[in-house]
Amino acid sequence: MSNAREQILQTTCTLLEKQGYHGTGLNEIVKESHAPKGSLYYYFPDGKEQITAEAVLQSGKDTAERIRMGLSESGSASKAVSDFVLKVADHVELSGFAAGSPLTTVAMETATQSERINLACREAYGMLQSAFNEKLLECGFAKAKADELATFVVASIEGGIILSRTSHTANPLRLVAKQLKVLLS
Amino acid sequence: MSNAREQILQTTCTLLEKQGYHGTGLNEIVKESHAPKGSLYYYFPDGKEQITAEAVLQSGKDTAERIRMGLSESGSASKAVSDFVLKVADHVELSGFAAGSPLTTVAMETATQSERINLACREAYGMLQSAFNEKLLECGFAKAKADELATFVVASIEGGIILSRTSHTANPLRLVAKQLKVLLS
DNA sequence: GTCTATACGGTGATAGAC
DNA sequence: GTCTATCACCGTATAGAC
Repeated sequence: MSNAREQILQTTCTLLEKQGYHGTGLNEIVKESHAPKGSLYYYFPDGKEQITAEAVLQSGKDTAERIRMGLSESGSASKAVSDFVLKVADHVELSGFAAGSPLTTVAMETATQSERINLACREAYGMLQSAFNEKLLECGFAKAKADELATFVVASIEGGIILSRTSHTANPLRLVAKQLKVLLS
Repeated sequence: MSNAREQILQTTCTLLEKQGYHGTGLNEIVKESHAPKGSLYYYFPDGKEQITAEAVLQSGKDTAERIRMGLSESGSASKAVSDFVLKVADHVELSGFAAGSPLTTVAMETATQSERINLACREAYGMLQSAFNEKLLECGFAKAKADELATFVVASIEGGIILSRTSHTANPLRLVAKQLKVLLS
């Protein structure tokens, strides 16, 4: 895969993360990614919708990978999940509360506006849930229980990100870490 | 307060709920609210930022009120919160997953972009947390514990809304209701 | 208070040269 | 593959009549 194409996707992820779909312009993406402007519609003939959908999928894949990495560091599901959420808290804090999940905003903005992007978001969230799910299964949770808990874990992390970004404090996310630790133990 | 002004705010709430800040235009607000276009900048001299900030506050106030209403129907905090979340699930489902919280999207979009709107979102979330907090205190939770739980309740509801809107199923929210019921009992 | 008209920048997108 | 020029459109915001 070409370098310019990859650069565009990565930059789009970053911009979506802090500005959302409607807040991010193609010109901005080109400028920020230092990619040749002419190549935008060459690599992404379907325009903004395609770029966003692919960026969302990319981001889902990357995040799921990071979750798996993080979770493998601890044996118990309880500590593993909690530690991961604390890492997210650090990330959000270090970015000056500009970052969070690239999915959250985009998912909300496009849920009923673009089917293509919506499907990408759905798939991306599925990847995150699967990553948590696997860990829970490994740790002995029954299948149905693991499914439910994985969904709840993702939900409360997303909510924690929202509250932390809004309040400009990592406290809500750290609190989510604490509650999930209790819940999973 | 004038009728046009109120109409504009209410319409803005609805549009923000499904489209977010950058996805909602002033022309759209005027058209949808059937308010005289000329009065937009008469009532809101600071433009879009002011309209949004006021709509967010309005929405926070209304939602907090609805939370209090809902919570007062049941005695135990556990059942009260759970029932409220189930109502939210119905609301999201009935709207065809177009609606959710007017705050979520706006809060994420503007966290580091508009101080005025960010402060409004912060205050609005504070109102929601307070509503839950009061109920928890009434039900005998210690102050520190009630604070933590209220934050976690709001976070997981917000996350549930995101997942439900994205997946076009009310399941995530219903699952949040179930988990919170256990957590608070 | 409300209306119409308009300024002006930025948006996504396309065409055609190279 | 990439560049430049250009398109039509929509965004917010303002001016001035009534």
